[in-house]
Amino acid sequence: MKDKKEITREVNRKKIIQAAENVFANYGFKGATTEKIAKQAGLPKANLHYYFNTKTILYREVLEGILEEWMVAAQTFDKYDEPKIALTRYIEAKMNFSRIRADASKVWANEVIQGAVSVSKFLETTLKEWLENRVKVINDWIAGGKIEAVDPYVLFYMIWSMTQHYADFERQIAILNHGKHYNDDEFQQKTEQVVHLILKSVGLS
Amino acid sequence: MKDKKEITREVNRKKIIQAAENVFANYGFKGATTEKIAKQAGLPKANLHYYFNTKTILYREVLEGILEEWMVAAQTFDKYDEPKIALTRYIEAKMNFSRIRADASKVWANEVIQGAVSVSKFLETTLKEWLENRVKVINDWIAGGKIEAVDPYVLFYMIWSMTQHYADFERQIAILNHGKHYNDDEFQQKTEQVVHLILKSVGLS
DNA sequence: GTCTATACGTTGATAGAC
DNA sequence: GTCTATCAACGTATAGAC
Repeated sequence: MKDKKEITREVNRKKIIQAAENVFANYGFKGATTEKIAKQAGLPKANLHYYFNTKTILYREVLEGILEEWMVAAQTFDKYDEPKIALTRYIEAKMNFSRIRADASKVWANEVIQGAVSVSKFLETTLKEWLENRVKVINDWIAGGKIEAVDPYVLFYMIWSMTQHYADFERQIAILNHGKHYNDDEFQQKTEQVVHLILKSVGLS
Repeated sequence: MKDKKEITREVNRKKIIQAAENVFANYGFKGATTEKIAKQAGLPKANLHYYFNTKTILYREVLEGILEEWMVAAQTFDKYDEPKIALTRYIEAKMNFSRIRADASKVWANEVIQGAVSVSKFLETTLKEWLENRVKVINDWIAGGKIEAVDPYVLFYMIWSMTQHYADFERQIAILNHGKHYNDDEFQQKTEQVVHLILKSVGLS
């Protein structure tokens, strides 16, 4: 049973982390000020430092949350045996993530572009392991004649870059789309196109 | 005829801009300090401010140089009538840009992710115009039965995101590649794969 | 737990001698 | 044009009253 203080604590931490993710996404680590984050979370700056001693710690916690969600989306790939279905569901999950968690994607992109200092451990261990195993799956598909012979790494980078582009470069995309962000219908159509192009590139559909 | 001072001026400006591009790429606009840039350019901070009054002005000039180069690479698309050749050469040019101008690509990515405040004019005018005209070309190819019916915007975003990924996410790619950056041969192979996958996705090759 | 006031380090920018 | 010394502004973090 949680007491009142504990609930307050969790609520405030969550508010701060959400605000932080948005500010980090739009200003980068250095450009994000604890003042901006606190204001957006609706509390004084000193309060933020009460919950998260340093800005760096807060940043790390934001990143950790994103990693967890990333791995959840990644599990979609393993839920189906048929290449066409597995790829389709995975791409859809990634596109959905770009749609509803654009800030998370941007924080991640900023971090990796600037050298991945805070997430290199994750990349070296969890992500590398995940990728190596899925590369084997792709190679099995190829050996079984189920998809065309392609470089599995290039295939995954294709999926990641194409889907994440709709989050990270959403501002550019909006400008090129009469200045308006895609609505749900438009985004659905783009998702179908992305799925179609990738499937086709490996000889499916 | 240029005198000595004028030459010194140009040389120093170029040194500063090159250093600035590298520092902006790796630290973002806010994270980049004029001190770091000056040190990397091999001169005192005060000197940097003599050539570029403010950090913002320096940043703008770095961006402008990148835009110009971006447009040069874009011209490759127009040099060939045959879809297969035009797309191949354009993708190769973009991959080459990612290879030799990774910092430029990263500065651009950082800028767009964080709202494209300093390049919105370029996106709204030059880039939008360029894209609209090439979309027409793609639609002509489709109408002429030369390539599969695809959403031209999704096709261009595919080309941009896939190729730029090899610059912007090079750190992640290196980690996933035994911790080593691609050498020239490897990069060449990846380029061929990227070309192949994109061509195949529109029914070519 | 909350919040105001403040200390302290960092950084963009300039003054002024050479 | 170059460079050392310096300053003002800003931003992280904390002290200490409530």
